[in-house]
Amino acid sequence: MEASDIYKCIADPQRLRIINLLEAGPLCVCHMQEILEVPQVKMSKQLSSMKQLGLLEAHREGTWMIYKLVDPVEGLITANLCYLREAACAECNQLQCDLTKREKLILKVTKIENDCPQEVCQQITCC
Amino acid sequence: MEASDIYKCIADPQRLRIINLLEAGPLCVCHMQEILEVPQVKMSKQLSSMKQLGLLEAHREGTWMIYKLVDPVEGLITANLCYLREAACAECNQLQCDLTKREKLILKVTKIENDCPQEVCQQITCC
DNA sequence: ACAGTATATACTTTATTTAGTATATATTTA
DNA sequence: TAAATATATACTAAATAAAGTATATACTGT
Repeated sequence: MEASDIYKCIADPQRLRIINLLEAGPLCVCHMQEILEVPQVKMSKQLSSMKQLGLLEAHREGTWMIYKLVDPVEGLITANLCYLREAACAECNQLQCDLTKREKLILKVTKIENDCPQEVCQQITCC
Repeated sequence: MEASDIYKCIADPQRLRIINLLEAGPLCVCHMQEILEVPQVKMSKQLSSMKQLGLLEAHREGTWMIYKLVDPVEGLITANLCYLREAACAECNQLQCDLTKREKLILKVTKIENDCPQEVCQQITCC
């Protein structure tokens, strides 16, 4: 994968937010949708383009599709997330904010049976 | 300046190469053209878009326009150049290669009187 | 088999970016 | 003031990417 492909990908704030979320752990499409407040089509298309690029992989669990960053995560991605999470700009703040929303959402859905894929809720202490 | 603007900028390999060159010191348009082997219009348009964005600044010396990175250089730019110069991909190799071409070109033009702006040739030991 | 939920795809429209050609401007030198 | 050099801009054409709507697929539970 060339650097320019990665930059082109994260040049879209929405895609950057997705990557930021997934760096914290796998998520299914509908949860990402809820956190980012974005229409289903858009989310699905962005995920599929990033999968195509080789940045993400997905597997099915029931009706959910669970996406995660391909392991090992591209160094360039890691380096930039790391930088942005410390930096101060509107977009950077949003990344932090998204991570918080992610925590809260996972806590919420793990309390409701059958509302969260195993792999997602196993990430946090409650299950 | 938002992160996405910077990523959009360096997502173009050509623009990334320009930034990589300028990080080593100011250069005039025709020298960059020679190093990157790119048509004049394209070079000029890319430079002007990056100036517009606030990444570059320029001043005139005779018929030459000398471009440089705005000081202080955006942290995100520095961090990425730093990463890419160590990394191994086709684009990354080219960055190294460009820096070498730059050295050689400057050495050459400083030997020919009136073929190099003061500010450019003063960067290297020979003048 | 049927209804419901989650996700993906096809197709169309719209917007954005890039490339190319021609021409203009600024400066220097003769 | 004319010619030469370096650079920029206007305008057009072509390519790419994004957004939206409708529809399809995959799976679960009844």
